[in-house]
Amino acid sequence: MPLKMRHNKAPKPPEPCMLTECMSVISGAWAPNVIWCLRAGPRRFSELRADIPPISAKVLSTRLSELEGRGVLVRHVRDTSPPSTEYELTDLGTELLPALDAIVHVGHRLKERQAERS
Amino acid sequence: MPLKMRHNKAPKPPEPCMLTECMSVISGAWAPNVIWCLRAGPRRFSELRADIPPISAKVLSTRLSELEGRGVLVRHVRDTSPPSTEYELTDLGTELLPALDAIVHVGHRLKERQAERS
DNA sequence: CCGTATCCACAGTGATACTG
DNA sequence: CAGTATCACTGTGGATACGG
Repeated sequence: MPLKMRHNKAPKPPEPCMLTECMSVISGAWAPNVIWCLRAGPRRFSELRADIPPISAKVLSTRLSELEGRGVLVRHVRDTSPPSTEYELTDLGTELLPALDAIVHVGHRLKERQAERS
Repeated sequence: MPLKMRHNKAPKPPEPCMLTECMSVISGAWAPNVIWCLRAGPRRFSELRADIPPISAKVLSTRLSELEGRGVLVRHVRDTSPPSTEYELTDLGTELLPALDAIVHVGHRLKERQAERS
């Protein structure tokens, strides 16, 4: 049986934790990718899997569920003969796109700069 | 390049992996906080520890080292009688600030919206 | 004051297989 | 097609103690 060594838990949530909490809207493996792949409009489960080859069904499912719970995207179930589901960014989810783009842009330039130095 | 290439896994790194790689500039616990705390100018090790109470010395040290390696910040060692070190954002590191701010802003509004629904 | 060293619990991920 | 169930593994972070 696992021995629980409970120590002091942060009694007060200071500002840094607030930032961390807000950043968690894009937390989890492939979360930014999922958001990014929805930038052009609604997309189905299997399409997202194809968009992001390395992702497993389990992780994609988990991530979509989390992002839906956070209000970043919405799920539309179409009750057709072959079951079909569509995921779409909400208005606030869409607002994350420029931010992700900015980070990626800086990331590119950092890599270029590192390549120069080597 | 005389070195042999490895073919163990992913035959070619598709676009989604590129995005993930770029996003990794802000990866690691408290990394966004560290960047954020440097927004107003240089800051010392112990100051950063005080800014972000829950962070441990080990993690702060690791994170600063990683961020320096990525070119996000620079380290200045002052050889004074009490040893002193200052960390400062580079120009590219500074460019991350608006992006972090945007994400945090959306995060806030997502939380507000969730509060309304409950 | 500014870190590094060591240990370890655990969340998170990935692979595989299975179901409605 | 669109997911869940199970399980094994490992990176990461936290605590603590020590060193330059």
